[in-house]
Amino acid sequence: MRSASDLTARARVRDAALARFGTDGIAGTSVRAVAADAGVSPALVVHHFGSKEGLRQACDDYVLDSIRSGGETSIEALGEVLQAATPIRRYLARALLDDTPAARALFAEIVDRTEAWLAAGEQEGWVRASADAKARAVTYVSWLLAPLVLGDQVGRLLGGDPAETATAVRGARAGLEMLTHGLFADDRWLTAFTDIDERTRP
Amino acid sequence: MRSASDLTARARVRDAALARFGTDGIAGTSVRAVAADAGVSPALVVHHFGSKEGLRQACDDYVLDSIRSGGETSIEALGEVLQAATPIRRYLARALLDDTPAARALFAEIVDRTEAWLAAGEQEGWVRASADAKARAVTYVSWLLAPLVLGDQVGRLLGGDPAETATAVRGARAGLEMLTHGLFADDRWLTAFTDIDERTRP
DNA sequence: ACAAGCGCTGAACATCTGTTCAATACTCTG
DNA sequence: CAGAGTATTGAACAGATGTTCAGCGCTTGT
Repeated sequence: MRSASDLTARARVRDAALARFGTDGIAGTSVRAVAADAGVSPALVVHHFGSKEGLRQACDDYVLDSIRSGGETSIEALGEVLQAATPIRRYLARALLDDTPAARALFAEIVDRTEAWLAAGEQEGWVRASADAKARAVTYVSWLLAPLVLGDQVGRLLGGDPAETATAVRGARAGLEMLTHGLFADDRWLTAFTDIDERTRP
Repeated sequence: MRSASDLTARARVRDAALARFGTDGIAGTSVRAVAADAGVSPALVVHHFGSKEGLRQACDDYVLDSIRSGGETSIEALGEVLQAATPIRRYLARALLDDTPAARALFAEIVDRTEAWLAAGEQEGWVRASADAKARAVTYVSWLLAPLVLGDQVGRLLGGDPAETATAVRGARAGLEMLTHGLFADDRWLTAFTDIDERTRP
C-alpha cells in the first residue's frame, strides 16, 4: 500500500474524490470536501481537473484503467479484484446507477467478455446450453455485480465487512453452489416463466 | 392509473419527489425541482414535510408500504411488482445505495422472508440443499434485486425498456434457467471456491 | 356571519455551491 | 544565477440551495 503523503497532490485529490463520490454520491460531494480530504485548496482541484465534471471523468478513467489492467484475470477473479478495492467498488456502483458513459461502456464490455467466455465454455462442455445466450450473459453479469453494488447490505447480513475476503468468498461460494447444482430441484418456475416469455415475445 | 390532477398536492409532491430522487439521486434533487414538478411552491413542500429530509422519509415510508402491501405475493411476483412500478424501483435502488434506514430494514426483511421460503421449499423437496442457507438467501436476494438496481444497464443491452414486461421476463427467464439446470456442467469452480472458503474460514 | 384553521404563496434569509483570478511559492532549464 | 513554467493559494463572485415568515384565500364548524 502506498502512503498518502507519497502521492502527488493531483493523485491525492483523485483518490479523495473517488472515495467521496463513492460514499456520498457525486451530487452529494462538494469540491471543497474533496479538497479538504486531500489537504489542498478548492482552487487546486479546479486547476488540475478543470471542473467538477472533469474530476468525475478522471475518476471514471481511473476506475476503467484499474479494472482493465486486471487484463488476463478470469471473470471470477475480477470479482475479487473489485472486492478488494473498496473505494473503486463503491464508485463503480454509483457510476452504474448514475449511468455514467464510462460505467455504460464498462458494463457492455464485461457483458461481451462474459458472453464470449460462456460460449467458449459451452463448446468445451463445462457450461450448459442456453435458450437465450445474450440474456444469460447480461443476467449473469448483473448477478456478478450485485454483491458489489449492494455490498453494504450483503455484508451486514453476512456479518462482516463486505470487503473482507472471508465474507466475499462466502457469498461467492453460495452463488457458485446455485450455479453448479442449481437452486430449484424441478422445472416448476422455469416452465411457468418460459410460458410467459413465449406469450409476451412471440 | 390515477391522473395526477386528482391527487392532493401533498401526494403530488411525494410522487414528484419519488421520481426525482430515483432519477437524479437525493442529493442531486433540489426542493425547488420537486416543487416545480408537482406544480406547487417550494414553501409548500416544507409546509407538508417539514424539510427535505422529512420528504425523503415520507418517500421511504411510501415505498415500504407499497412493497409490504404486496403482502402475500410470492418472492418472484415481488420482482414483477417492482418491475412494474418503475419510480419506486429507481428510488429503492438509490435508497439501497444510500443505506437509508428504510432500505436497510427492507433488505433484511426480504432476506428473512426468502430464507424461510427456501427452507420450506427444501422440506417440500423443490429446493436443493445448501451448505450455507443464510449466505444462499442473501446472495439470492441480491441477485433478485440486481436487475432492478442495474435496470438501466440491463435494459439497454437486452434492447428494451427494462420496465417493459417483455424485457424483464426475458431476463428473469434466463435467470431461472441458470437456477434450475445450473450454469456450470461440472464442479470445477465450486470445488475451487469451497477450498478457498474452508481455508479462509476455518 | 364570523372566527379558526388549513392549504398555499412570494419574497427574503443565510449558507453553500462551482468557478474565477491575481498573486505567491516552487522547480526545473538554459 | 536568471527566468520560464508549474504548483498552489486566498479572496471573491454569481448563482443555487434549504429554510423562514408574514400574509393571502378558502373551507368549516359554531
